Amino acid sequence: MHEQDPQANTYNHQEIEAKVQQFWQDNQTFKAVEIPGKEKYYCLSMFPYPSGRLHIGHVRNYTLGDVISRFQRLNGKNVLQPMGWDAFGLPAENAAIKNKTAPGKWTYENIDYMRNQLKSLGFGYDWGRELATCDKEYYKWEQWFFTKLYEKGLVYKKMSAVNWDPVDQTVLANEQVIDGRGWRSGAIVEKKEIPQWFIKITDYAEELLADLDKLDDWPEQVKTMQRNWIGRSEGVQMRFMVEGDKDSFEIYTTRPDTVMGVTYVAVAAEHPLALSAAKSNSAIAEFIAECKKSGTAEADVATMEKKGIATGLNAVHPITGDLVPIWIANFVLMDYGSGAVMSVPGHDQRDWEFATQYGLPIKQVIKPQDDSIECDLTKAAMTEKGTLINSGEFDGLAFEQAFKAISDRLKAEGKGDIQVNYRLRDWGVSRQRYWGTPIPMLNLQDGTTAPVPLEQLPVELPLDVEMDGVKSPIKADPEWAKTQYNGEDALHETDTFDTFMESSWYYARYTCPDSDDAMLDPSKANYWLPVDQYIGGIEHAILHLLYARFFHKLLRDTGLVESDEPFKRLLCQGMVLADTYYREGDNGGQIWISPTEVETETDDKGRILKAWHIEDGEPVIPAGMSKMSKSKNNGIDPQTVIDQYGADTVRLFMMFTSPPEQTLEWSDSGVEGASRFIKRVWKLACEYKDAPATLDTTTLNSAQKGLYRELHKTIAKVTDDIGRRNTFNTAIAAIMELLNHTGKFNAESEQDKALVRQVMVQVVLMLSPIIPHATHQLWQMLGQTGNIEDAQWPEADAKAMVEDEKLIVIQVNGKVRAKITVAADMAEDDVKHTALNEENVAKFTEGKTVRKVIVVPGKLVNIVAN
RNA sequence: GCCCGGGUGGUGGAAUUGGUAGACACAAGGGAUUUAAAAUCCCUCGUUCGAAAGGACGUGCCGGUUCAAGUCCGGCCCCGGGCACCA
Repeated sequence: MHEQDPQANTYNHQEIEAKVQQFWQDNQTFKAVEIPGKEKYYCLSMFPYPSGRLHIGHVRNYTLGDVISRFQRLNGKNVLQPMGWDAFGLPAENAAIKNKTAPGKWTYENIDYMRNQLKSLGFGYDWGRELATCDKEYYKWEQWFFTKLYEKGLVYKKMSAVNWDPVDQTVLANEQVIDGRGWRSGAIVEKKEIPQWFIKITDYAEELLADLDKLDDWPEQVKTMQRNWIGRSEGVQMRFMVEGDKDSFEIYTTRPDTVMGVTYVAVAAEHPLALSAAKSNSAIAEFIAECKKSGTAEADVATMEKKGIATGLNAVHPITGDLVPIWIANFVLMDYGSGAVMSVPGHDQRDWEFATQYGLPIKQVIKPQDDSIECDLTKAAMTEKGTLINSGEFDGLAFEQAFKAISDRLKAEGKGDIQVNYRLRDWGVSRQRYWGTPIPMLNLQDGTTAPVPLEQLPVELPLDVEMDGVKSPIKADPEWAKTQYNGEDALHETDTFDTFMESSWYYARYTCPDSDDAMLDPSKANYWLPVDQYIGGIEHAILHLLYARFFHKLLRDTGLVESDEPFKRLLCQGMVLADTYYREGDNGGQIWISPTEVETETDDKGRILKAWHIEDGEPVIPAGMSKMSKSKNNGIDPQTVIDQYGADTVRLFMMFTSPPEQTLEWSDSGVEGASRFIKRVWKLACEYKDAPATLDTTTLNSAQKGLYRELHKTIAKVTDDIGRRNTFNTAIAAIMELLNHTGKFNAESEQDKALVRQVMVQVVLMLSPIIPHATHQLWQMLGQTGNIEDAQWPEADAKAMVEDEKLIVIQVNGKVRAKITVAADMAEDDVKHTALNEENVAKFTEGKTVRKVIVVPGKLVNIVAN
């Protein structure tokens, strides 16, 4: 490694990368150890689902993490960068069925393959901390934690809807429901209520919302999405009585000021009132059955045609005592709030549409604040807040006053009160699938449930199973569930956890992956946590990141960690998109075809005119660009590019091609340019490796000073771009510019050569987080002491960056008319004067009066003349 | 439908706090070198008028604020992500 290769002047990526990777492994370069007193830096990239092969999105994610890790290490931090596998999940079951193998075997084989791919990309992971969530040593502690939450009263069981395939007699994931039909059977999917376990995330809603304000280094976009998701609102909960009955039902509204405009109420199809009405009315029973024929996804519910049926019952208005009809509506959700809503068609657009459709009365009770707001209730609802009218004693009140007066009145009469509500719902964690963590609960003979005691954990998932595509193997085998509890027969729960459970605490387990007597070792967990930099796809902005934040607070309240939040700084990389194409299957399902197998013909604007399969030439249907995924079969495999150009080129290209937050539409043109750049760096460094090692910066001539200034300006920019802005593309562009200037610098004297050598040393160092293999080798070649991984990041010299001259842009009425170069310290009046005397400027001010001259020091002069 | 983003040359992108639109690359075209090719090096490269100097137009569309707008404000169009069982 340290002696010089006689053929060192040619860049041979295979040889270099293999050698340097071996060096890292032999020297355990990236093994992380707690060092008290040394500033730690925990850099984490979201772990992958082991789908088989890495795709471009993974390469982007892990290169980002590795660049940041290596940069922080050069800046003197004690860096931890681990890697593992989000190994449970649906695709393993599908692959198992397709390939007639077991999900576990398929998963572990994929892990082995993908681990090698990651190693070949040269990521600086501490592989000693690797974990897979399907290892029983891992999920054992998740099961234990769930039983703790159960003991704390944070876990409960309730009936909840799933997608039911009536032909296959199986529960479907939302992804498996396509246009309302089961993806395999083609049968129309129905909603079915089954008992499921829930964790009370709503108990933490307020804290999850409030603590977003502490996350200064999270993207505003993500915090906004989480705030909206939690959806805190202040409103009024009120009770309506059913006419001639002792029955009553609750509704919640954020617009109590409109209560006098209620002309009907609507309940969900699963609401007890609806069910009892159905008993004596077959039309209602039919309507409810019809409502079941839809998926459970919110998008489906929100976009479906709004339908309803009258129950024939009336409700008593809580203030006026008037009777209003009770309707059943398909858009009211049983899972939201109380499953019933008050309807104010005059001031809510959805209620207005429903009322218009079914001929229900529309009543105006709010007058707009001013005339600019249109209010014609024959055309649309008026949803702005305003002044109350037609509201009896409440007439003339504004929103706030009306809110208070009406809620006070309801409270005084015991019919309602102010209430804070959240859109956030409790987390349903039960899945009726095999490849997941078995839920550690027991069904006892007396019909009650109990958590599995710690000494019986883990509840192990059998690995040697056969998948039939319909029933989970642990549900199909009646023996599996049988166990004992307190000397009596009991049955294990056969549902498994939502895989978001595993990904909600893995970041903590990495700090002590071998802990076998506790979920976490607090001394280690509290040294490394919180994660300093978390990196992953924006598609996880809500669910995964919210669940992980929730879990961290649960861990804290169980005494396992001290911090309130798991991730201090967050970088959300944009998705890598690729084209999608499909063909219709026999039963209406879609068969997705990889874009690598499709050829297209486009018009001059790049729109696809025709698309066909390369092999059979038959047409395929283009379905736009979307996130690379297993299910759409549009993942692009980076392996061929890695093989051809090497890891450094792929890493450089990924970082150069776009800023990390931006969506990236994959195309591989440009890889060539990245490769060329590395070769140029290599060549130039080799040329100057024997130049004098020391440089006297006090005796530089003007050309040398120029290059030296360029170097330090580049150091300043690259440091800021990587450390603060995370804009790796512009950092690389700055280094490219420096290299272009260096290449053109005519190095003749020994001092010239010493300068170029020093520039190259710094270029190599600045590039080392991005292209670590080539730079490791060049560092040695340039005769630097120690390994580049342990070097110190360069510091920009402010004195060297001072410029003697400035380029000033001269505008007349905002249009550029000249550019002048002036001494940096020229007085403002002189700059103005020089600007006005410029020939082209004079031409455009001729015959006009100069009204104003705006000077932006060191940059621009704008002359306003007319 | 709701929430969150994005739209700049042939292409990826740059312009960090309202101050030169197109840095840095890719592709393309031309040239040098070569028996030839690859590689390398040099030049051109938003549209348009012009011999040139220089001018006009130009950041999805329409309108506004400003000495000055890719950037701010209002209204649209299109594309992508999320919507609780893909991960």
